[in-house]
Amino acid sequence: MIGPGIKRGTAELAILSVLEGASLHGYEMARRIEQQTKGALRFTLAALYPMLYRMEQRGWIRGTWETSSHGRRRRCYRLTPAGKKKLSPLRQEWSELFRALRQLTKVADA
Amino acid sequence: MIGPGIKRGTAELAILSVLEGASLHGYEMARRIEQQTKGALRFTLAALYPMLYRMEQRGWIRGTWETSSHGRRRRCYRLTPAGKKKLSPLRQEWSELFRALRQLTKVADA
DNA sequence: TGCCTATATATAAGAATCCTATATATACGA
DNA sequence: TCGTATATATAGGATTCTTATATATAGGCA
Repeated sequence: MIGPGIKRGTAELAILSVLEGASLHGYEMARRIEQQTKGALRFTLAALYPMLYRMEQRGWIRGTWETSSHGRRRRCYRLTPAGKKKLSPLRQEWSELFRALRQLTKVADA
Repeated sequence: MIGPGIKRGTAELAILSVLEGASLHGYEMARRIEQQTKGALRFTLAALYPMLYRMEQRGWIRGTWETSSHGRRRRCYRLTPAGKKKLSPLRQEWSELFRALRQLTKVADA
C-alpha cells in the first residue's frame, strides 16, 4: 500500500472522484477507493470523516442524513455545483504534478 | 504552479533525484527543481533546509561545508549508499500512486 | 443467550511537511 | 550606497495524515 507521506492530498481528489458517479456515505467511499485502486490507495475512516466535514464547509459536497433499509442512519454526500467545478482544475493540477515529477526523476508511467 | 496541498511529500523525491546526478547545495537544488520542471514544482528555501536536515539524520544524504570560488560558505550534499537504495522503491511508490489515481479518476497522462 | 464481525459515525492526540515571515551575511553592479 | 543575487537558518502556523478510542446496531453462530 502507498505510504502516508506520499498520498498526502489525494483524499480530496479521491472523494470528489467517487462522488462524481454516485451519492455515497463515508464508509462506502472508503470501500470504493480501496477496491477501485486494488488496495493501493486506502484511507482510514478517521481520516475520511474530518475531510468530509471540511469539504462540506468549503461547499464542495453536501451531506444529508438518510436511513438504510436496515434502519441504520448514515450521512450521504453528493457533489455540489461548486464541487463539480472544482474537480476539473484539481485533476489538471495532479496531471501537472505527474509531469513535473517525470521530468525531474524517472517515475515510471505504470 | 502546483499548490502546497498537492505537492506534499514530493520534496523528498525531488531532492534525492537532483542529487542523483550531482552533489549540490540547497540553494542550487531549489533552482534546479524549478528549472527542470519548468516552474511547475517550486520549493521555498524555508521548506528545503529543514527537509535536508531530516534527510541527513535519516542517513540518505550527507552534507559537507565547502567554500565557493567567491569565498562563500555553503553546505554541499551528496547521496549516501542508503539514499541511493531509497530512490528506487520511492519512485515505484509514486508510480503506484499515479496508477491508483488514474484508476480512480480521470487524471490525464500529460 | 452471548460473542464476533460488519456496518456506521465521531473525536482526541500526535507526527510530518508545507507555508509566510524574519534574520543574518557577502558579492557585484548601477 | 543601494538593490539584487547568493546562501543558510529559524519561528510560528496550517493542513492532513496517523493510531487509538468511543458509540451504536444488525446478523450469524455456538
